[in-house]
Amino acid sequence: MEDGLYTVGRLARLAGVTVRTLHHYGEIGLLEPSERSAAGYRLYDADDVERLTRILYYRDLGFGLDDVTALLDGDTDPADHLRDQHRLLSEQLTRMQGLVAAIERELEAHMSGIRLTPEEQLEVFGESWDPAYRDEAQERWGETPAWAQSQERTRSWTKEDWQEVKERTDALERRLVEAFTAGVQPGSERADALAEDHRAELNRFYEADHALQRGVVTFTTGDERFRARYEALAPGLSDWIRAIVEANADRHT
Amino acid sequence: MEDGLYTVGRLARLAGVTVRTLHHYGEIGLLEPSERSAAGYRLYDADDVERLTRILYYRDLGFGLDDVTALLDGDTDPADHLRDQHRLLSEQLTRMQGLVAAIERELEAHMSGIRLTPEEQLEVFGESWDPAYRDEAQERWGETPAWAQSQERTRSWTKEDWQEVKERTDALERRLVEAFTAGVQPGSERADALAEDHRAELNRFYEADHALQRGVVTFTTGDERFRARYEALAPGLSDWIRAIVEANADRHT
DNA sequence: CCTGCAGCCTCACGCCGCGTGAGGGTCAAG
DNA sequence: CTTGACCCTCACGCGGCGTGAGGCTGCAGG
Repeated sequence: MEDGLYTVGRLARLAGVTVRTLHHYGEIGLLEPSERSAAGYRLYDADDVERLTRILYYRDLGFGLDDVTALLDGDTDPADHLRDQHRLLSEQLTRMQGLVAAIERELEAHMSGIRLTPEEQLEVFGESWDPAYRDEAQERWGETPAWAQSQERTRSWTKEDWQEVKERTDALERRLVEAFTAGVQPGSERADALAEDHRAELNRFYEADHALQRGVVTFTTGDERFRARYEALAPGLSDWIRAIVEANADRHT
Repeated sequence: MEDGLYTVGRLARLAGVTVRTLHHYGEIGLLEPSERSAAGYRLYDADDVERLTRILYYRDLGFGLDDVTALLDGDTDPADHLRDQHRLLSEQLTRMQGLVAAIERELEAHMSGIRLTPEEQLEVFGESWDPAYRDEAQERWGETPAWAQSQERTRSWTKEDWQEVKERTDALERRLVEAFTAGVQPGSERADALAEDHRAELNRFYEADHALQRGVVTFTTGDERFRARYEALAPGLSDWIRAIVEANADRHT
């Protein structure tokens, strides 16, 4: 074989592409070998090698092969091509940044144990649901065994599971309001039963003994937003809930 | 048609996809209609609609349809999928940022009239080449006819053309140094000839009369970096070049 | 010369996620 | 019945190759 000429395999190795790629470039007229041996072997000369270098350069900039042909053989200003490509890639970049951010948010949701899309969360919990609650709770309780338990248990909950949780919590709230407005006293049989129901709800998330329940209630009734929410249901409800939980806890410790 | 069931077109419009897409999802088993009418029409129920919402959500996060199937029907933790996808997209993002930067550099090179890749520029001009020179020149001369001419002429120059320019410029510099160190006086026949050679080199870029040449030399010899470069060749060379150019210009104006 | 191995040839289907018709049946309203 | 919107299956195409199959070529060694 003549010196200075490359067979397809040799050129492929030199340029870091496959034989198939060179075949393909020949087929579409992008890079045709300057010669063929008597056996039909493709033979590429130095100019071919130079051209392939340019082809790969532009290809690697993201241009389609049609565009590479136009760049090398067309009479339009390459700067036009480059500007178009820049705009196209910039848009893709922006889109991809959005995707990465979306996945990060989704990963966060999974880490926090809720497998619902934001739309689903809104659907289940309504407008009052604020993801910030969970962030705060994690910040406060994140190192506790209870938190870990909660994460483990809610991991596999579906939308329906969460729907059920909400319904039970709503029902409990209604019963609490009812008893409160009926004048039920902390420490009474009925009050204690409600406090136990409240603890049972917590137990869906983690093992809650009376001491832990007391801690949780102290926290929620001391929090401005939780208080505001309970007070909206019935003025004084917040403190009353705390009182019945504490009275019941006293009886069990 | 029964209420609560969707035909393919209706669902496609609702979900913002094409009929073909739904056909395709049926073919690959990703979303099969729960029913078919007597005429063979696809009929999708509410669960199908729900499933399509999830499919599109993950598809839009960049997952391939195989992966979407695994996410919806597999038993692995979706968080694993999300982490894989996050890594993959992050890598693509990094690569794309590199591409955008490369195109911007290439655009810069084109705006400055040099059609060489950065590698080629380094090869031709060596380590002393600083693209900032051209930026400054453009800032100073960019509104002049000479600059426009220069851009027009150099537009189609190849690597070989630039190589030749550099060689001729180097040769001229060597002759200038030689004459200067030999004590050739400004205004002499030999000095004038060299000044004309200098102007001929400028003429490769634009029409340079003696007045313009005087202006250019005034600029270059007044510039710290140009001076330093000439002084490194021979102390006093910078002022001497200015003197021979001015003497020659005086003779021609 | 034969054999074996590396390299080459053309042909051709496949990938991924659809886009785009062709040819023809279905449904409902006028 | 006609008409127009909607539906069906079939199938080729897109971009840039990957991956064989079947067979020829070149060269070194026995």
